[in-house]
Amino acid sequence: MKPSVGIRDVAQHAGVSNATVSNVLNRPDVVAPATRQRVLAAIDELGFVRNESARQLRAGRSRVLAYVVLDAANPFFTDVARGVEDAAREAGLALFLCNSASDGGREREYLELLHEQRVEGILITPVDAESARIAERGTPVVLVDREAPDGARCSVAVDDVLGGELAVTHLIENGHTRIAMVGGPLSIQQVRDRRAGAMRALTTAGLPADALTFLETRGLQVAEGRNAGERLVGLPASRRPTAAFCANDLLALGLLQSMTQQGLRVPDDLAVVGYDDIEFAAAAAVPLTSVRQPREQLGRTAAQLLLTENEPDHEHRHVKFQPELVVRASTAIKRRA
Amino acid sequence: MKPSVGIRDVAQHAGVSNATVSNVLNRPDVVAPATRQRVLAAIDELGFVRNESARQLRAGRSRVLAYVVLDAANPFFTDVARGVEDAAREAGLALFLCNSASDGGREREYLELLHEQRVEGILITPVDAESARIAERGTPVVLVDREAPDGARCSVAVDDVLGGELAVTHLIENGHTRIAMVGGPLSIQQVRDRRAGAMRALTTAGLPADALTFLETRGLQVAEGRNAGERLVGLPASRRPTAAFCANDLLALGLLQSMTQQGLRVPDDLAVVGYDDIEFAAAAAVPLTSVRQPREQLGRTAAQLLLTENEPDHEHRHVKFQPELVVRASTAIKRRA
DNA sequence: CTCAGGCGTTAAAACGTTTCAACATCGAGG
DNA sequence: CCTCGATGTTGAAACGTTTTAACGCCTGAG
Repeated sequence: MKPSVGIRDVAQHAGVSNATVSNVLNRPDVVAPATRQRVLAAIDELGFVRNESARQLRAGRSRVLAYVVLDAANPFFTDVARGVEDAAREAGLALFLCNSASDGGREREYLELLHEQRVEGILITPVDAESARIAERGTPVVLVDREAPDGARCSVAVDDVLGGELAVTHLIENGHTRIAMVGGPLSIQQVRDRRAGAMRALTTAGLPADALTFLETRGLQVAEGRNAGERLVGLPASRRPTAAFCANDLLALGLLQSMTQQGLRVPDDLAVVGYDDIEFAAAAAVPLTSVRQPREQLGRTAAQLLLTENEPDHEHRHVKFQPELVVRASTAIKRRA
Repeated sequence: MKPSVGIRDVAQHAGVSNATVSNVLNRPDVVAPATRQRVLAAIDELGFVRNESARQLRAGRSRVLAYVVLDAANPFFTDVARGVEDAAREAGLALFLCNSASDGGREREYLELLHEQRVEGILITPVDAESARIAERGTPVVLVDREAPDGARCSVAVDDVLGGELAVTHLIENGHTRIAMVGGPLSIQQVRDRRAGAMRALTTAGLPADALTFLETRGLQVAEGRNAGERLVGLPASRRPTAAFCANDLLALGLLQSMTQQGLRVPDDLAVVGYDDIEFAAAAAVPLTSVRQPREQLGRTAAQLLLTENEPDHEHRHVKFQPELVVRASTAIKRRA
């Protein structure tokens, strides 16, 4: 079952030394064509598979990047991951995806494992600010979609404050003065930033701070959005917001679903803005107005930054992209004030 | 930067031998409490991180499972992955996700890499029948959502023929006699099976085989669905199908979007059935009738099967689940014959 | 006082690669 | 005929861990 054929078995079978086999594997040009053929034949015959652990132990490096993602079920992150993978492949590296599922413990376990595996580098969208402060352990780390709290490492992010501002400004321009923001938990930096942006929009428009009701959720999944929808509908009509800004599209989709189920119309009874502009946003029950982020580019840039980490004169960089509002039916103006 | 502190450095720093350090790491109970404390302190002080490559080289095993997924952007697979991960964690293993993105070359590369890494086991939803026949290389492999062509390895699947039959039977019962099936490429076993099921439904209902028009797509993504929608609308109204069965929900969502854009109504002008019942199906523009598969359970079972692989008296098993039709608005009967 | 046995620790041998310096072999140039 | 350089191949050391068998020490029983 596991005779575990090694490089020396191949060598013996081909009548050469193990060094030669290694050469065939790593510098094919340096070995005579005849010998090379013989060795390749032996490899094939014995079904030899190079042992990466040994190779890596010797070499100290590992041809693999890893991306520890916050929620693999969120299409936003899979799009970012695609960008990462493209860049990694161009550099001849493979990508392992790890799903922390917003669980700090899980995240820590994966980080530990990846450090032990001596992967070339780690990209991470951390669960919370605490985990963003991961100790330097020799493996380069780049933060994705999150700013490094202390500037101690590279990061690639999108201006979430601006994003929140864009969304809420749009709602205000559409005449809304009672707005809900749905999102949470507040331990997530992005949620805080997007809320800050929302507040800034209020201020700029001269609205009081209590024009924004914050509905905190326990997570950023569809189910939480449905949940929030029920809470929203439960409010007395006089105090109920006429628009909702959701911290991401999954929440917005859940909210939408919940509205429909409860017989409320979007955008007439409640206008909705999402965040991320995932592919499903445009295909939703009511096509969703959303704040678009450059997903693939986010990932791609992060990977490129990571690859510069072990250049001798490396300085940590912080790239920040601009979000963009995409208006669709979920905020169309149909109301007659 | 990379002093690469090893177990012997720790040993020296703590005034013990490296064997003792290893014991502290692997069998803490066997070493005297006082020594243990001293060693742990040294580990902390030096920032020692165990080198998994060396460990693995020695041990021959690797505490990691991998799942090579067909399309990480498809929520169906991320749900399956969640099931896999849960089962893996219960067994004390971590999970690495690899995205083949329906690309045979990429898939081969990942498989090669994973073999070289000597992962404990590989789960894979293969790109096509060809790649399902991956040679045995010492690492156990289990097929997910696909049947082993030659029974040479374990597999966990769902009865796709039955699924196709359920979907099309439902459409026929709703009075449709010109039905399109959207999906492809036909190199994908599931697409073939689901079409076979559709044909069976026709036969059972006594309809001619040409009641089903097969619209082949180049892939199973949303964009391909939109594309198919345009082709569908391009047909002369007299020959245009009144219902469409899509090989997965992404296609169905794209189709839906395309219909709406072109001013056709669902289900009135075209009834639509999807496949997989992903979370977004229920939140779609028109909530989608779909064929539900036990996603998490699929993954969980596959992982459990994988873990039995190296039991001495192991026999390959083939688990097959039953799909289930979930009826929603996209196939509601509103037409007056 | 001796000895058996338990306990904690250790030296040394693996694991399968890569790499480096050294070594043959051979043809060409002196 | 000898030397030289080029070309191809090799033996052995190293990478950082785990593990096995042996070791020294101490205690308590005889």
